[in-house]
Amino acid sequence: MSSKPPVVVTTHNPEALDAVFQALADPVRRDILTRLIDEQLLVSELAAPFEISLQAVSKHIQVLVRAGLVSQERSGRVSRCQLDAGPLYDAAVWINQYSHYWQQQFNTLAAWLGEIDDQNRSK
Amino acid sequence: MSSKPPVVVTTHNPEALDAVFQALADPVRRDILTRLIDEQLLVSELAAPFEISLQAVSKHIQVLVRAGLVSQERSGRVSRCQLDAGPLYDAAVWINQYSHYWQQQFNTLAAWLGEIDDQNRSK
DNA sequence: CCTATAATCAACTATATGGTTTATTATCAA
DNA sequence: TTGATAATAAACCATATAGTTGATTATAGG
Repeated sequence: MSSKPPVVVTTHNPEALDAVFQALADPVRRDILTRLIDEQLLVSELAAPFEISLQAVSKHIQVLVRAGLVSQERSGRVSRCQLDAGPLYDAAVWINQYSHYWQQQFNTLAAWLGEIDDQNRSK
Repeated sequence: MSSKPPVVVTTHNPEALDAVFQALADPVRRDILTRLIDEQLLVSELAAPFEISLQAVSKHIQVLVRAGLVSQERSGRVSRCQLDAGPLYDAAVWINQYSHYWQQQFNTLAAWLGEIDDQNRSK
C-alpha cells in the first residue's frame, strides 16, 4: 500500500491566499513553478538559467515553500524540489469568481466588433 | 452607437502579471475587487467598512488602477470606481496551466480514499 | 583524510509597501 | 461667500523584499 496520502491543500483562508498571490507576483518564482510541472529539480538546477546568485534563488524557493507551492526533500547534499499545486487551486477558485465578468466583457466586445463590422459593411 | 469599446486587457506580458498578482496579494484589495463585482462604488463607500484611513484605501485603489483592475471616473467631488476584470483573465490563464495537476492530485486522493475505504471494509 | 560541491545561513544594502498625519484641491450647498 | 466634504498629495515611519557577499554545514569522492 501507499504510505502517505497525497498532499492536497485547500485551506481557503485569506492569509494563505496572500502568500500564494505574493509568491506568484515575481517572474523568477513563476518560472520556477513552470519548470517544476514536468519534473522535480534540484536547487542548483533551478538556479542555473538565472543570472542572479544561487542564494537568491534559494530564497525564492523558500518563499514558494512558505506559500505551500513547493516542497523540498533533502538527500545528501542535494535538495530536490517538487511542485505542490494545491494552493494554486484556491487561487483559481478565487479568480473564477470573475469568470462570468470577463465572459460578459467578451460578449460586449463581440457586440462592439459586430457594430464596427456593420459600419464597415454599410460604407 | 456606443462611444467607447469595452475595455478588455489581455496582454500576456510578465510585468503585467507581476502587477496583477501583487495587487491580489492583499486582503483589503481583494475585498475591494469583490465588492465591485455587483456595483460601482465611490472611494468613500469602498473605504467605509475598513478600519484604516481613507487615504490608505485610496492608495490601495491606486494599486488596483495601476494593475488595470479598476478604473476611476471622477465627477465633481466624487470618484466612481469600476471593476475591470480583463487582467484577471490573464491570471486565470496562467494558473490554469496547473489545472491538470490538481485534477491528478484529486484523482490520487480519490484512489487513496478508496484504499482506506477498502481497508475499513475488510476489517 | 582532504578537497570540492550543494545548499543554507547571516549580515548588509537599496528599494518597495502599507500605514499614519497633515496639507491641498476642488466641489457642493446653505 | 463661506464652510463642510471627497479625494488626492506629500512627507514620514516601520517593516518587508530582493538582491549581494561571505561564512558555515554537510556530504561526495579521489
